Amino acid sequence: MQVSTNPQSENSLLAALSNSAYRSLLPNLTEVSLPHGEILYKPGGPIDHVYFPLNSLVSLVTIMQTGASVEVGLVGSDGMVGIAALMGEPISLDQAIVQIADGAMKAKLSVVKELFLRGGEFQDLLLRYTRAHLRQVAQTAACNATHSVEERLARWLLMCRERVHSEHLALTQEFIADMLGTRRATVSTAASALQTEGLIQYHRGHIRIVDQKSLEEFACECYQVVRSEFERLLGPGARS
Amino acid sequence: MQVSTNPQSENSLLAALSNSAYRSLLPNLTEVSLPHGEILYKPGGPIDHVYFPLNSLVSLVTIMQTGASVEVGLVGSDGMVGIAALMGEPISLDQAIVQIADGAMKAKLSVVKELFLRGGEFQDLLLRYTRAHLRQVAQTAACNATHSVEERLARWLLMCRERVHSEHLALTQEFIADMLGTRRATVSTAASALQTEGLIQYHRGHIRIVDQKSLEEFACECYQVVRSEFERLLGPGARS
DNA sequence: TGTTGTCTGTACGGTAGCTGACAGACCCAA
DNA sequence: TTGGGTCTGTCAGCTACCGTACAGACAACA
Repeated sequence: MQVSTNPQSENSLLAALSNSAYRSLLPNLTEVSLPHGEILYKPGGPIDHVYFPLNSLVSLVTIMQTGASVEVGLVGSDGMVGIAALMGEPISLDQAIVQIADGAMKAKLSVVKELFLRGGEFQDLLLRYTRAHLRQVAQTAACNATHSVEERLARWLLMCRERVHSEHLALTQEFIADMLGTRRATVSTAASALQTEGLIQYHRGHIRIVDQKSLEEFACECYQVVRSEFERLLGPGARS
Repeated sequence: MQVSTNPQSENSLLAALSNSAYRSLLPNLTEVSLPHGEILYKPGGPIDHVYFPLNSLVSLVTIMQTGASVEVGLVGSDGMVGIAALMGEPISLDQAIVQIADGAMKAKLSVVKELFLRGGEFQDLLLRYTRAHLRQVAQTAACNATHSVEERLARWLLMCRERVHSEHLALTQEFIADMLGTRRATVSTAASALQTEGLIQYHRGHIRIVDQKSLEEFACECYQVVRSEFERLLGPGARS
């Protein structure tokens, strides 16, 4: 059982650290503001810093040769952007783009990597997060192969909501289409259907989830699967 | 530069270990034979052992509520089955099923985990493999969202070929359909198209790749992307 | 107040893949 | 040789989504 953690941080990973681990990391953290659309890593570009989002939301996007793009990861206050750089070369194959603007704690990769390689509590925490992230990506792969755009949209909105702690999301259909790997026109009809059902309301780049529960029922199972995996690995009482 | 490795092992990870690391692992390894269709981990079941395939091939499959199944990972002589168990609870959400029968080196999870937690060379190697695996899963997610079944079939056959070191693959269309998350009838037409183009030959559960190069050109980019990521992270000269 | 850019609704033909089903071809065992 | 099980080809109707396009609605700014 973890006793002295840091409930003061809005980022779950930072909050889960013991006071001593948090103190050793704190001097290396800078609070920054992430504006919508900012590219943190380019495909093939270097990873110099990692980010612990507060109420911001960052998408990891794979960009295909044709220019098509598909989201393969979603990082909010529950995680860290740049986890892959701890496991090999500090180069990102995905694009990391800020989806919803807000603050984040930024740290030099070298510092975090050194702390990680020391083992112990911090390593255990980041490995657990890696595994939860891996489940999210795997579930996305399966979801993309079998579920409809409507289901996937519902799921995706729920994931965003959970990570930014707000029913209000500033997102255009164009952007969402890029994340789901589909056409804007398809998102338009899917979103319209959800609105007609009374699950969401939206208007020119602003979406509001009005019936969370029904939206969960409408969405595919993938939302709950990923959610419970995060809870199992990183929730209260999870740490060894 | 790594000097004293073990070219004698047919598994890349084991072969990449230094002699001393290999020696400390060896007494804990048992060579086993993996028959086609054997389930190594059930969804939600425990992970007690890990496996280093020799020329066998193991698929990690996510099974949906509807019963539909989709492959989210493919492990052959280039990797280890059970990597997720090093990063949290020893429970698998995916099914691990033997796709192509052959040998594998089997080890108790507890032994491998202890060695992993010691840090150093072994940890570095497995973290690099984790990252390469993560790339494979992410690329699969993007691929499933955007590429046609024909392209994905070509890609998948190439990945199998590479991992078992043989142009001959014992696979039925039914099985392939489960891996791609599509219908058997769809696989039938796709495979038929590839055969007509002279890229493959098949007959009742036996597929032979007859024109590797053209098949690579036909397949989507995802094959090369994953391939070069494995090489970058685990190929010769990659280790720090 | 008007202009411009952004966001959204919707329409069209076209196609890949689903759903379900059946029949033929092959293999193995009796 | 024969029968049953497995693997594959194919068909017909259907749906989701693509690809592309255009127009209307709104917001911001001059």
